[in-house]
Amino acid sequence: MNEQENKLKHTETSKSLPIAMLRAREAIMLSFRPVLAKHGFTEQQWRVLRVLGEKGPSDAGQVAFDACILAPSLSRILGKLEKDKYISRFIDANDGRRINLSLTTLGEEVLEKIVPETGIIYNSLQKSYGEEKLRVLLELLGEISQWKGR
Amino acid sequence: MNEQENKLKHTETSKSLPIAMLRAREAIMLSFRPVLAKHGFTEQQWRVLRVLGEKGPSDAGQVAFDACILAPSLSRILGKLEKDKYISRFIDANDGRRINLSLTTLGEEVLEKIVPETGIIYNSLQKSYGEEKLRVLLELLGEISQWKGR
DNA sequence: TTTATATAGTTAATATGTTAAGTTCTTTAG
DNA sequence: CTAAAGAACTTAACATATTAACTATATAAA
Repeated sequence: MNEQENKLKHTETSKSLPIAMLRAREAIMLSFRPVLAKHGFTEQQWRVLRVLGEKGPSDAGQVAFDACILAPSLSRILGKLEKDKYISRFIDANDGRRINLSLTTLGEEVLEKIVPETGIIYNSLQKSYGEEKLRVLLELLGEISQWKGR
Repeated sequence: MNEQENKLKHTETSKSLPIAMLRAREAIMLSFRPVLAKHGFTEQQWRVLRVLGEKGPSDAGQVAFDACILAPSLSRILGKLEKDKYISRFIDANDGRRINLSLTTLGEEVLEKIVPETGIIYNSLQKSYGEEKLRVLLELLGEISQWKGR
């Protein structure tokens, strides 16, 4: 590969990491979204429910980080999830700025109902793609996530 | 790992592929977005310009695929890019439904001005992460993109 | 203690994501 | 040739993404 080609490499969309991640993610979400939609949830709402189910009650900042959702988006999502009674939010006793969140019984119920359905899809992916490859991919993505930029 | 743990594995957000890709992508975009913003572009607008620069004039459907943007979003983005004179769009002579797109001279100029700046960032990532790892990651993501779902 | 600064969330404004419906043009069945 | 079906793009409606400004509380400095 000559100098010119190397300089332009990252401009090729097929070799652009952000676009590659977007494409790959989209291929997967194409299967997941209909399942969530059937139950009336968006992927973001679903991430919030899963995070709360996995780590138990947390404050909004923690959920925002875990679900990879920015604070302004989370605020609106929480408003809807609370209105629909999937979660409850209350001010922290020790820090009046902090909002604690937890699943309601209804929230736990839908979580347990939907998880098996998404599990079927994920298992199918794992089967056709390979468990080891999947492990490597998660590892590599995890390292990218650590990048502090420049 | 027992049966119960295995069943819940994909529910752990740290091992969820869609979330892992989201996180990794965000880590990278955190560095890229300010550069694009400095020039007044969003990442989606930038993807459209890059795709047109890389493959030359294309119809809207092709650009939508290449830039990984859904048609409705692309319509709005094209409206803005055209208004700002970065691209031109005209109806295909052989198929009245199809819209052909191409960069204007101004579009080519901004592309050539910004690409080197993003290149610096990408090279930094490549250096700290490793060229070989990056290649493997792109390969694995490419395979995921092929997945037809189930 | 009073002021300054920082933190956690929310609200606002603009852009994009997502699904459904609508338009216009093409192709195909009859 | 004509009506039906399909394709490419646009518009609409609602949800989320992004950045900035704002509110309330908490902590640190003077």
